Amino acid sequence: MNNCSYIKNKELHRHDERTEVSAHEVSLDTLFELSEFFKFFGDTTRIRIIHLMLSGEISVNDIAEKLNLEQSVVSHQLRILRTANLVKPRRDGRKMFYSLDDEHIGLIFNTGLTHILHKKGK
Amino acid sequence: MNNCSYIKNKELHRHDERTEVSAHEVSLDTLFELSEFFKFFGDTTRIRIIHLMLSGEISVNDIAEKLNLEQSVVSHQLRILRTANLVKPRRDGRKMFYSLDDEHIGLIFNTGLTHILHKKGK
DNA sequence: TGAAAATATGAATAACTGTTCATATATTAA
DNA sequence: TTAATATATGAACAGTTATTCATATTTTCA
Repeated sequence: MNNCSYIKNKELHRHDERTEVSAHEVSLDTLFELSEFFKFFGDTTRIRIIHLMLSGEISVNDIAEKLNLEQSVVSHQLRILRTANLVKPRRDGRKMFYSLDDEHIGLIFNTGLTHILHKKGK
Repeated sequence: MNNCSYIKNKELHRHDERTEVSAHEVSLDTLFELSEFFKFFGDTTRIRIIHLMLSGEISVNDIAEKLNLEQSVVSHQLRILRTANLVKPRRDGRKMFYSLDDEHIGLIFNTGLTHILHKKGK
């Protein structure tokens, strides 16, 4: 199946139910969206792309070269990140520059990174 | 394929390479582990289980009842979370109680939740 | 010991996901 | 317009994942 299911799922699972037991009153819908959100961070290619963007805007080809990935792989993943509003595009001539769309993205990345490094004992 | 691949992958992808371009000197290995870590949060069932545990220790059957899931679904997911050291088990008679193993888990959950709620404009 | 309760596990399956390859689109420059 | 460059997209495929169902294990209690 193609990558559009990232969006498709979001619609299919949407509903109004709420979790009966919840210390913080988080709706089932919100919990679903939260898991969908974390999915974007749950892939090596996307995490590496996000990591690159922590240093700022970067073009598609530059990502592909620096990460040693095929251009289409990068484009496909950027499409997923763009659709989810995690990154935003800017055109400059025939190049496209992408950057992180939300200040939270870097925060979440670093929170997870802190955990990993802590586990490793560094 | 069975759920053991969560552990299997971790071994297969381990290596010493480092990303050449990196503002924060994060190794390719660490970036891979980071994406594997976020994967645990990228499933509705696991997120709901983690959410329940924010309120403290809980038994397998209580999870299944409160989330309206089959017992084996909960056990399978708990096995994944336990293997990844995200939750820890405690036996009391014939019941097993599970709780979050690391203070970071709640932090990451809430950081993501803040993002989702912010996006929703609440 | 035997039955019941609580949990864990294995195999099978359906659905999802990332990559690959080929090709399309868009922009610039000659 | 044509060629070249940069990026996007679609279809197919292989690998992965969550769930289901059946069964095994562990512990308690009669």
